[in-house]
Amino acid sequence: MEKLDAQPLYTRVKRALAERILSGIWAPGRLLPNEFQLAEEFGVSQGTVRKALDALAAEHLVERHQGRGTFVARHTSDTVHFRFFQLYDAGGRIQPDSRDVRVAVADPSGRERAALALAPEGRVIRITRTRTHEDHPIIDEQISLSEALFSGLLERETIPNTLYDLYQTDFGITVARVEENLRAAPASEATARRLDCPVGTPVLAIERVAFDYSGQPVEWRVSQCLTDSVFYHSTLK
Amino acid sequence: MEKLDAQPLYTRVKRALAERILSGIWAPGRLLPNEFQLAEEFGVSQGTVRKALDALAAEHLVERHQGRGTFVARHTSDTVHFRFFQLYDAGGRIQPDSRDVRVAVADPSGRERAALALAPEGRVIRITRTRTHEDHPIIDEQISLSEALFSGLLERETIPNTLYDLYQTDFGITVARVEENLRAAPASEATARRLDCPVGTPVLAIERVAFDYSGQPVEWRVSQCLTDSVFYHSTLK
DNA sequence: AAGTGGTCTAGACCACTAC
DNA sequence: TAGTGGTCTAGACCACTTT
Repeated sequence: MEKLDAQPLYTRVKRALAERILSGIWAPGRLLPNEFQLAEEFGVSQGTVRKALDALAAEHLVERHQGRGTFVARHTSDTVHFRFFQLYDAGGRIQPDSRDVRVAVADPSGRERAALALAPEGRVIRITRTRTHEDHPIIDEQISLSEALFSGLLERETIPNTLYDLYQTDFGITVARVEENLRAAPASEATARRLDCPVGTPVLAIERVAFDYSGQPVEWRVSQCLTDSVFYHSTLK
Repeated sequence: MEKLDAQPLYTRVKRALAERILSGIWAPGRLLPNEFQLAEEFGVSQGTVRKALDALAAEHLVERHQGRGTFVARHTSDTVHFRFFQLYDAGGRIQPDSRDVRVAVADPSGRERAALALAPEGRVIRITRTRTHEDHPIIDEQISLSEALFSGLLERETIPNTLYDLYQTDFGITVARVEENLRAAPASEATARRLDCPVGTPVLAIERVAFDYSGQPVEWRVSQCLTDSVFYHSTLK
């Protein structure tokens, strides 16, 4: 390892490993060399490699399994749902279905341009769908993606319920963090039609921006939710 | 250290230290013995003590400062506000003021009894107040506390804006975790009166239960928020 | 039985804070 | 200058998984 970086050794090892993962040299699911092999490669002790790997595991970049090894983290619909989906009913996290899915390309609105940090000539892919829980419509959802990052999405015949594993598998984009802003708002005419409720009904408006590991915004999503039978849950520690 | 507990050494050290802090033997703000002194006391190595202290720091039970030492964590209005308050405006986290504060003792409702896990004969202290931001009422707040835990609160002349540092300082109760459930709802007649808005206006209803380190619920709070100029922010990683 | 990550030790040196 | 936590090493042994 080169020195004089004024940062701890394990930080430099961590960054070197993160680079291999984020660049795709090590693909999701891949087994990493063991701690001693990495220690030898970087010219540090095994304890230093361990600290770097533990930090990467805390950021969900790798998964460690005693007796098996350390693997590049792979997004599955379950793990993503558990990390990033916060709507519950009395029985726990809900798994809504989708209907009336539409996909289209459009020139971005000002908010889309800002949220996705689009280039001046960039266009967006918009996915709109109504999500149902126990056959009742509860979420009116609009998702905006940069066309530059997700070209090819339009040609798909079907859009799965959970998108983030698709982003990783088909587009090489791994969501690392989401920021959500919540407000109460009256249902618009369009939302009321899709949710089969009166115009003006209070809905929970969730604005979400999803970021990849480099901090670049990759998805903007607005969900209008009826909260008669579900609620948004948050734990603060 | 006694053995045969089938748990790692550092876990046992951590629990022993946590017990001293939670029981009050080591009060908030107190300087702990250094790592080598603790290692000698427990008959383990310094590295094991370090791992225990790092885990306690991650749970906000202690604070570590290079060159100064390790201290029992002390709640201040700032740290608590930063950890547990999620309402923002365009400029960042807001710090609402309070008005029309009322404190009273009452027999608990069924929901209060359930949320606070009250004993059959237990009563509650209710604090109601209207919270303002830039002189506009934005939150209609009701807080319920077990009278058994907070006796003496009624005699106070004033109730501060941030309560959790008061809980720790005056009642020995440290909030470790809060769980919040959010819904959109129409403003009730009472809420509309206090927030100076029409009945039925969509408000963000935040139901919060706060827990201490042992997992016991210590506070139940319902906030009805107008979200014209503020929003609830959540980051998921 | 072989290989992996998890725990634990003993000791060295560095970076920061206080006196 | 003394004392603290932070980093790093080298090595031992344990617990778990796979073959």
